[in-house]
Amino acid sequence: MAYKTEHIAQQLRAAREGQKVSQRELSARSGLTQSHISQIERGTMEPGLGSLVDVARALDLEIVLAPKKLMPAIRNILDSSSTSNDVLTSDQRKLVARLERWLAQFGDGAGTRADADIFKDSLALLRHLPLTPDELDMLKRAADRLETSRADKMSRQEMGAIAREIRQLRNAAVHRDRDDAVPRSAYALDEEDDA
Amino acid sequence: MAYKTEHIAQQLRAAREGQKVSQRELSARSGLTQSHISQIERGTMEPGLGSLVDVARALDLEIVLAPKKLMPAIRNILDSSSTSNDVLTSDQRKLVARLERWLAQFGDGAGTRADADIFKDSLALLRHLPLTPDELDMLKRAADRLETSRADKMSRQEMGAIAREIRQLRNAAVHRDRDDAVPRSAYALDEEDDA
DNA sequence: ATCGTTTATATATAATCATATATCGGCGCA
DNA sequence: TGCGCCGATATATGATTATATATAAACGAT
Repeated sequence: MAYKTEHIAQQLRAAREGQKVSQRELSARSGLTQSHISQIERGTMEPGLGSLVDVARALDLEIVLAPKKLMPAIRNILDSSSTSNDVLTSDQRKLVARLERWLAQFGDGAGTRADADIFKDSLALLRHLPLTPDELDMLKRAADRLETSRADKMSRQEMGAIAREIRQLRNAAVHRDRDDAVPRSAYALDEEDDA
Repeated sequence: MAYKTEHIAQQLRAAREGQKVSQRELSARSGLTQSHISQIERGTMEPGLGSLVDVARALDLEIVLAPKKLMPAIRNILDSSSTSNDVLTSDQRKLVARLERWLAQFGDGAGTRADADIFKDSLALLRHLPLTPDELDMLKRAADRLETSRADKMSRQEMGAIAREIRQLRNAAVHRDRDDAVPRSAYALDEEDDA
């Protein structure tokens, strides 16, 4: 549908889920309806600017128009705070990257569009939310299954099964309570400050 | 009508007039109709997000969603180019360039990857934000330390220390209030370096 | 299997957006 | 002054699209 605004929609969903608020809650805070939010996040339609600012404000985000030449500097600032609360193991990061590469390359032809969407959305979230070691292992096996069967054509059924499996991992990661479970990664990015 | 999005519309008009392009020209570049642009700028209606990104791109602007807490830092960057295109002293420019060359050449082997990333990101920002003379001096000493020890292998610890030191300079520059600070290059740090 | 919660899907209404036309302001000229 | 022209911006009127209301489906948990 709309490719131009897709990354914005994804940012919104990431921010909402990162703050652990439901679409209903966000609906209450922003004044939009829940169904509207759903469609925006799924990219089935493009929001109006008014809706966008409402949702953004409800998520403590602001919309800024920046000259392109300043984008590297701005990206630095945005990244600097996002990396600080990134708790993923490098294993998970690599695995997700592997799956995203696979999806970019073979995803279009492999299964139904709905399955591909499920797949992509799930991965987008697994970029940010940690899995347990067991779950990581499941993810790895799924990746292996995909890659070994990529030469011959993969059946739609199998593709769908894997997509749903990965969505289950996504759901597990989303609904886990962050404070207790997180595997606590190898390195600690210490001390980010502000003054 | 729409007060939430009015400042965005004003920004668009300001950008267009600043670049001395007519609504017709912008219409051609963006794909929107001239009448549409007129209404957007006058605020008689709120554009859809798609229209906004089209117009923005045609004006070399980009839409970013930024956490509110990072807005001061981002405002610093945005202001830095609008007030005067370059507020950096040539000393700072040269120094940053020197450090970037060093990093490109020796950075990979010198320390941990995390430290190298910190280093690189910090430098990227210091390309755009001014330092005080004292801070510049600290930066210069850091550069000297790096370059004198580049022949023998530098210890990971020392590399990390320097990376963190430079990040502190970065943070100071990012979070500084622009109005009171930056005494405007009283001294010249004499520099023998060039490229 | 069922409940409670979260997210996705119909349908009616209100909005944007494109096409076409009108207004405003300036400049030359009789 | 008044007329005609021109570039730029603003204003009507139908097609297309977003949005709200109401309903269904998916999921985890008990």
